[in-house]
Amino acid sequence: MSAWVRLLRAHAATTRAFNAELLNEHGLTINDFEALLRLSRAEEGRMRRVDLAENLLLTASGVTRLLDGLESHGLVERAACSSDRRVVYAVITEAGRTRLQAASESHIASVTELFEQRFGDEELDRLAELLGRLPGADESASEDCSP
Amino acid sequence: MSAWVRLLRAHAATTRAFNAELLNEHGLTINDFEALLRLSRAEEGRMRRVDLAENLLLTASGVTRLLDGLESHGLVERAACSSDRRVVYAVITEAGRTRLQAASESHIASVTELFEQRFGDEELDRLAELLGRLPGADESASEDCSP
DNA sequence: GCGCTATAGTTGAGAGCACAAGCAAGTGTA
DNA sequence: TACACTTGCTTGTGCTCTCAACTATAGCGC
Repeated sequence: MSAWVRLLRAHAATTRAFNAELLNEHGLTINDFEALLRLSRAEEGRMRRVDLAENLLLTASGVTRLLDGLESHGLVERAACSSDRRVVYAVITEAGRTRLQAASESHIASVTELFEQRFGDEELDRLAELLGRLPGADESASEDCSP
Repeated sequence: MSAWVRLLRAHAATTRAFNAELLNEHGLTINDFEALLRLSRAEEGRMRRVDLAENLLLTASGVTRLLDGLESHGLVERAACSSDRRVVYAVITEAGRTRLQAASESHIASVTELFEQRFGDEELDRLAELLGRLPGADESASEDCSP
């Protein structure tokens, strides 16, 4: 119980700090950043919106609005899927990769600093293992449009 | 880095689940619940809004809106501070305590279940200790209106 | 007393999110 | 072919939160 309260508080406070940093310095929310990050790592820099939603723990509508914003700034664009006309890919653009690169440098530095300041390697592993048991913590791969 | 991603994902997913449960079964958001909980534990069931904000990791305006809602449902009421007329206490009402009691039973049961299913006593202590090192994780006491 | 700054709280505007409803396209069954 | 069901996505609505601007009170130095 107490652990959960700690997690909640720590997460809220830390996320807010990261979010503010990303927003002020690069004009990205933490979900914008995560979306660009996942797209950049996906095959051909593109993902189905459903998969992106699942990755970001957002609903489908949340992703629609998120991508609306990224699209209007030219960081992401749409692409059709040849085998399933319901699917609209989100594809990261060159501008998106550039912005991500810039944001990554400061963001990853902050995250790493936060953790490395407070935990040793072994503790970090332990923490990751423990938190990994919580529901929703598992990593999931992105799918192609034709399963 | 991976630990943080896990934490973020796990926290988001779990909080959402708890939130939905509280909202559907008792008409309270997780912050409503936490606010009532803190008020119920505070001396005379009352706190300054500033202190409540700090406890809940909200801004002052967030607390104003949160309490507006609780107040309109009669779960909380206002009280003046005799020694500082700027201060408006939030005081938990009898109805508030009753609602909190009902919500606590199911919420605490869910939280406890979540953790006890996944972690042993020792692991829980370890987790609490590790998470306690993160900024924002420290518990803070509530203040009276005349410091 | 007077000004100055700090603190408690509220309000308006706007962002980000979920939920529910809806449309379009795919799949299964007959 | 006709029908029902599922899936991917978008849109309307409402909630919660922040930030910035504001009022009112308190406390300090003079």
